[in-house]
Amino acid sequence: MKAFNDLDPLLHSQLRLAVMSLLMSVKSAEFVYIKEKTGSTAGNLSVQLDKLSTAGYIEVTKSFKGKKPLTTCKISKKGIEAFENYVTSLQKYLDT
Amino acid sequence: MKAFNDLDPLLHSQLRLAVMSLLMSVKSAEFVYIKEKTGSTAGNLSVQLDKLSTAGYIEVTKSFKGKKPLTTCKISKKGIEAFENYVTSLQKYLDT
DNA sequence: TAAAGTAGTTTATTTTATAAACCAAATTAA
DNA sequence: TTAATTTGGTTTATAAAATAAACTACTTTA
Repeated sequence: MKAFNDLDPLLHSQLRLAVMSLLMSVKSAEFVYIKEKTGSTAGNLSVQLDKLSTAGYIEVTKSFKGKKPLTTCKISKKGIEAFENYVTSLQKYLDT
Repeated sequence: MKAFNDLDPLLHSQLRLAVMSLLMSVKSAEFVYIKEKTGSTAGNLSVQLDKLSTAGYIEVTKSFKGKKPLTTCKISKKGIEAFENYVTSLQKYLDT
């Protein structure tokens, strides 16, 4: 019988899931790029990136592009595993 | 390019999603059955069923089984559509 | 040099999810 | 028989999350 396994609450958030999905498909991505692709506000994105970073799901690097600040994000091994695990769990909810 | 469509917030909740998933695969289900299958507490389930009912995603019928109260739930046409739409949107997050 | 834009962060507010407490009736145990 | 426990829930309170609004620091443009 189908079991409703717990869904990683860190990934079960629209914006964080979008960010992780995006980062799954690229080597790394800049703050502004992620913001545009996900359609989020900067404030919300900043908070959610922090959470993903604190959880060790992504690595965030702060540097400069010319004179402007540049925040670059990259999914970690732990993040990839968490994402894949989340997908597997969620599939059981979706397959009816 | 992949678009991160908005996910129906009513369905993007672990318990409500489990309930809807369950109701997608049966004609109807009783409160206690849903509670057991989803592993939720009665209080939480009661609240979430109310929300799904208020949204018109499920129909809730209150009656009696012998002398005990019996709450029966059934997914509605609107609920089926919402679920299918949610699944479609979410697939785009998951396929990386 | 003043206004507007960029790239964010921080803080406050609203919304959610969840847990705890409660209720009414039925059942079981002393 | 009456006191405790269980059943099937609902209501209320609390904790956690998401989001928006306000702010910072610096840069570019008019």
